[in-house]
Amino acid sequence: MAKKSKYDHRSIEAKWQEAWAGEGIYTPDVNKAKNPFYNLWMFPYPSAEGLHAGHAYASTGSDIYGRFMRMQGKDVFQPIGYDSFGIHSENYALKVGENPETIVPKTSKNYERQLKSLGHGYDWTRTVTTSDIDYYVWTQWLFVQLFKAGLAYRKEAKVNWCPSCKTVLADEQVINGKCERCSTEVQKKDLAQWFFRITDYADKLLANLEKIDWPGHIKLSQKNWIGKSEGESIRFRLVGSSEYIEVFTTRPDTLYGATFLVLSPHSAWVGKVTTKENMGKVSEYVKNHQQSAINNQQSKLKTGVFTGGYTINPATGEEIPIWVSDYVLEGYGSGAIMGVPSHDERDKEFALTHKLEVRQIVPDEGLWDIVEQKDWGRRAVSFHLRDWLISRQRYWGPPIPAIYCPRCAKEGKSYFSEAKGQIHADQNDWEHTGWYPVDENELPVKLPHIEDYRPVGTGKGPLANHPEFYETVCPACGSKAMRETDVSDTFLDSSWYFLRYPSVGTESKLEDRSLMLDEDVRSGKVGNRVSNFKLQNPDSHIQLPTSSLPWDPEITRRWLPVDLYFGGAEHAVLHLMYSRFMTMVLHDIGKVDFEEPFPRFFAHGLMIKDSAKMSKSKGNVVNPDPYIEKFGADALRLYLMFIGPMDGSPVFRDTGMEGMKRFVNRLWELFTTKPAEKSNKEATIKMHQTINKVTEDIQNFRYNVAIAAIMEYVNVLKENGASAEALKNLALMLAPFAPHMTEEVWHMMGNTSSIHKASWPQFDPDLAREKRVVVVVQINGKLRAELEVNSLQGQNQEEIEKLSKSDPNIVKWLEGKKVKKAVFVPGRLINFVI
RNA sequence: GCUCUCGUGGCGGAAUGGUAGACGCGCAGGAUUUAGGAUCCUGUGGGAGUAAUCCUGUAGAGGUUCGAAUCCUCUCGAGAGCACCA
Repeated sequence: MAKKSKYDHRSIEAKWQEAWAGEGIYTPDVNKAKNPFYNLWMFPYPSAEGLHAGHAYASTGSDIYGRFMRMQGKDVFQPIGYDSFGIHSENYALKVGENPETIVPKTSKNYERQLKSLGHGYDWTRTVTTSDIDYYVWTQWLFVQLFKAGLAYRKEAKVNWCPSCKTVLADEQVINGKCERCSTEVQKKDLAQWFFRITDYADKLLANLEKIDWPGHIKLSQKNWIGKSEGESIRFRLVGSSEYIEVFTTRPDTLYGATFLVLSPHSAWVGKVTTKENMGKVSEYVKNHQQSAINNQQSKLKTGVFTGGYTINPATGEEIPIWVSDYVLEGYGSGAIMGVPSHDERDKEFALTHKLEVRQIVPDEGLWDIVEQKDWGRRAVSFHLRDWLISRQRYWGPPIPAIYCPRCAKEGKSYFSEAKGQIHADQNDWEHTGWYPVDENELPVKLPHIEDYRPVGTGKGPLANHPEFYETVCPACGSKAMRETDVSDTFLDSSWYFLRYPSVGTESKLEDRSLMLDEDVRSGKVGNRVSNFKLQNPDSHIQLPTSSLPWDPEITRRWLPVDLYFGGAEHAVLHLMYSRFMTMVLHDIGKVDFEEPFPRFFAHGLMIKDSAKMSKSKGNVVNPDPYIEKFGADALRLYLMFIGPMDGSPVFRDTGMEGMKRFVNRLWELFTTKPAEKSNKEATIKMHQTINKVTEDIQNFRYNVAIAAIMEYVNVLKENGASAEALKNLALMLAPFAPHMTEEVWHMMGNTSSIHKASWPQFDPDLAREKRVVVVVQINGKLRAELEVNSLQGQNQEEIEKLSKSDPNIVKWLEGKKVKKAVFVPGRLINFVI
């Protein structure tokens, strides 16, 4: 026989990638699909370095599931896009000194090339790029919806400030006191910022965790981050005043032991309770704690200062001193605590340091009710979760679509003084006076092209230096007004992208409009003025009808929520929490009909290289391109899926890659050998066992085990000969893992349509049954012999006992011993207890 | 400090109460080759033995069970998350 040609992955992979795109086999009919399955992978941000092996690993895991579901008869929609707006993209642009605007198209193009070269089945007709104007117009629209619903508010607060990124950060984006992006130590700064009222949804975010199919550890992270504590809010009357300080406690049962009260240095009460004599040292203490970041370390001594003021413990009626200390957090509870040194370690430390009274008491559960009955306080819950700070003092993001009118502010007017919609109950704590959302008809607020896009570090964004951007007119009174010059958090862009995908391309009006804007910008004539001056130009033909939604309601009903979300665990309390919140809000304001965006989520592990997590900052990234070139995408996919469980931490090694290439070559050899005339019995049994195992394993994301089972099957076929049917089913089972080679052999087998639209092989349990089985014989749980019997005999205890006792080995072991008991597991084992 | 997860050959890992180490990498021996590479075959947890076979073994100690890598308790080690949350 002539020497067979080697598998040429380069030409075959390129050929099919082109064919798939031409046939559109990964593009479902979004309007009519009968069995929709929305298979989503967390979209990447297109860094200039391109995809690394960790991305290839994760995206392949998602792709395999999508291909499997397609072969199960589902109309799979598997989209891809780029999270290209935001600080991560901008930081790179700053590093290389190029405007992010010009970098994003280049980097996303490179990503597209890489993702295609891996053979993923994405619907390339519906991509999303968060920095595109026809996307961020809707991100701005979302802000307006939240504003109108009373869920967006502006407030002066002590916020996390990254001195390197020169912007504020949300609590979730501060990791161990450091910036999530650049690991610089975060400072505290007083700034007026926009917040989303995610705390309103704390209870729902927590309760709904019960309803969703997510890995336990991700749910737990969210639960801990929400951090619900149930307790009581107890009122302590100030001595010589009718005012009360409220204190949150989870231990009202220890109220009798409260011998002092402690305020956070930032508490508004400090000024009110401090006596003249103590004012000096108190203000000095407070001043020293203005600058301190997050809060002070636990190990530090508990510093503090007496205010001179006293309050009354409602239970004992005694006057107790009021202190100030930085171990009390301003942002949690009411920023004040009751000090119970006998039952709280921290209070004890504080009391001992400052020689305060420690009173031994017996906790009394009855106090929970007594507090309420005597009106000392009420039941209360407190959360660790804080409102989501969305302002960023940067350039590369959607300008927050809000307008401040000094004249309205002077007159005490705001959007809510005119609005008919409901106003949030706690509106008192916002500083919304003078503020209006940009009218929906006036969106987008175009991010202008500017040269000085570098962050300035003054607490304002670069747009604040551009009057041509921020000068506008008040939507209410028409007088001169100013736009917000901060942009929004990148996590706002990604909090809704999954809603957009299925509807991409369905609103022609929107597309026309964005083309128009791009034209304007490119010509340099109009720039951002298109949106800025629309107010003065009501005839503008590029208005958006108010009835428009960023998603088509019919299509959304068909495809959402997402059937399977595949992504990394690092977003447990970031993207995954924000997206849940956003979806709940959209549900409550009637824009979508579900509360949970991702009822099923799978968290893949992080790839390890040189005993460290693969990341650009560690400098240990592996670019998949040379591996695809040398071994082929199929071999790389198989390798990545085989190295370990999908939720583990796979270690990238070159040697394993070569082994997988060998397997691919062996497969090709098998597929290109003339099939055996007759099917072999053993091979048929193995085939059905393999179908069963691989099907179950893929469903459970146990791809490494599925591939091992396929390898075993291949070994059996090599030994016993492979029939045409055996090869056909082998190709089908391999198709999700090695889409190119299986497509090639599928066509070689005479098929004219794609293997990826073929049906998954059927498992027949009768044909999978072994004719002979091995029954293990144990003595006191130890393996002493094996009996090979036919499967019928294996079910019969009497027969197995009889056979065991005639086995010379067992005879030896049972000699002179009395069998007390025999445990029989049909078809598996018998255990004699002696 | 608290919470959670995990400890299995030289390596990645199978086995989730029933034959520990599937499958692969690596390694060793052999075949083929002028040689190397590639490919194929055989072996491969440790120990004893020519061998059949036996002993031992899933971080360590104890427990439950006819039977434990798997369940329970403690100890040690690694990782992750939260971190003065009242």
